[in-house]
Amino acid sequence: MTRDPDAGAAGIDPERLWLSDPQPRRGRRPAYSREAITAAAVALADAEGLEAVTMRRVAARVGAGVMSLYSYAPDKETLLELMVDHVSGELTATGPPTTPTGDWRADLKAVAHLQRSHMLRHPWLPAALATRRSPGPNTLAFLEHVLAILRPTGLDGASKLEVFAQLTAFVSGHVGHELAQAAAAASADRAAAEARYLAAVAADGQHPELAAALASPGRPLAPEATFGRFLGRLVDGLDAAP
Amino acid sequence: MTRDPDAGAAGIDPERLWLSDPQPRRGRRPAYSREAITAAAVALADAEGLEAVTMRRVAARVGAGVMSLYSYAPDKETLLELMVDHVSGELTATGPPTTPTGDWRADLKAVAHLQRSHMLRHPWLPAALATRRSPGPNTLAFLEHVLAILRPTGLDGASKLEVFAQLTAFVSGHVGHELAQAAAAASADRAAAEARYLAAVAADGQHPELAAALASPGRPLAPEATFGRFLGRLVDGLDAAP
DNA sequence: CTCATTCGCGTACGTCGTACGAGAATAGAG
DNA sequence: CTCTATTCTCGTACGACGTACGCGAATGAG
Repeated sequence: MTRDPDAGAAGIDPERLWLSDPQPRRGRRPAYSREAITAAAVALADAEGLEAVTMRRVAARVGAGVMSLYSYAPDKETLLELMVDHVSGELTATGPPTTPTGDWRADLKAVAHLQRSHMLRHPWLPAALATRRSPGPNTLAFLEHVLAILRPTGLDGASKLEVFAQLTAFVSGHVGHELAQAAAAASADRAAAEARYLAAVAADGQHPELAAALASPGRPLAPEATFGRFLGRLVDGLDAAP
Repeated sequence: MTRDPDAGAAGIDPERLWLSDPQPRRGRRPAYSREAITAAAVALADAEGLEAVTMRRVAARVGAGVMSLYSYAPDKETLLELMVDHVSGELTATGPPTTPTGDWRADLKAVAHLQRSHMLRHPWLPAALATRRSPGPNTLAFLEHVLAILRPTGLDGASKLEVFAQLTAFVSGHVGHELAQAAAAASADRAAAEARYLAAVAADGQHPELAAALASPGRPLAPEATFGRFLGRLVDGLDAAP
């Protein structure tokens, strides 16, 4: 029995993952829990980034042996999935603006801003979302809320789901870029090296537009403002005909 | 001399990377080239996905020893950077619509469609772009073209750069999602499992909006159409006041 | 008690990125 | 030519990773 030669096609059965049945009333009692392990992994990712999340380090954090984790999640990819859904609980827990105001554009923008702050709080989320396979219960609860917001649009089901996916992808992309910018600016010499590089390119005569752009920077605007601007353009007119 | 305790803050000096000086006229002649190695890595990624790109497999493909690669790129992350810029050459090589038509919205949309087909041709690009650090020469040539398109907008330099970043992030996010959908649909039982899972959730009574959305799917629309729709909404009105 | 069942996890394997340094190739100096 | 400084190649090795395997401990059912 060899491995599937077509790489990357693996994945987890969402039914087995999320629709659990805690039936075993025999044998040794579990010493840990999926919750605790997931929370430890999230704490690790929050503190040291996604690449710090290794099975060994997560196990150490919960005080378990490494292989014990595999009783709660079949593999690491699944653990990542659990992490994503775990933090997604914050989206509906703190305050699911349970009442769509009727102005769905405003509601949708508010939701996007909520997602943005959520991702800024968990900077590993954009990267983790890129490989996400299926939505867990918390994600579904959040989706439910967004669908309720979209009700007045009269869009069909598939289009509403598409809007949700696009909105998440947009926020994820924006925050990812925002974080990269922030990281580059955090180290002064790094930012200086980048600036020197671009200046050198602009000075080579081959890039007049770049030179012009660098020469008229405009006043620096807060990331939040940029986000709001693009978001507004994306949301307004979302109900236009295909 | 220990490692920087603040993880993830590493990175490559763009000046050393892109502004090379081929000066050594002494010692052994290089047996390979950065170009050849990068091309081999790209071919590997195109054929088997990004996770197949390991130093060992790239080296095997060019017929070199593993450690020889490190004479051409200081580490794997840099090799990824080189790969991204390598394929970005296609964006301006095949046809840099060198003449902005004057209708910058149409031009921008055309550019986005070009990017989309580019990413579909190299499905690993969305993932690789997420960790990209600094633009190489081919990316800069493409940026130059987009800046030329944006000239009529009268936006300031920083805003134009922002538009470029946002547009790329948007396309990347969309294609990433598109590819995930396609992968899920590729295997019939996988798609069926996903559908069964969502149906089960919709039937639990806790998710009325989801149930409604699944009940009125609408006619399935081509990914290209969805892309065009969202793109249109993003591009139109891009010159609105901050 | 006995025993089937379930969980904890030590050990081990294969793969990864890459540090190190010995040996091969080359160009100038004498 | 030889000698030497320089530059490249790459075998070996190390630590860290994900995880398969299987033994021993804990537990509930009979």
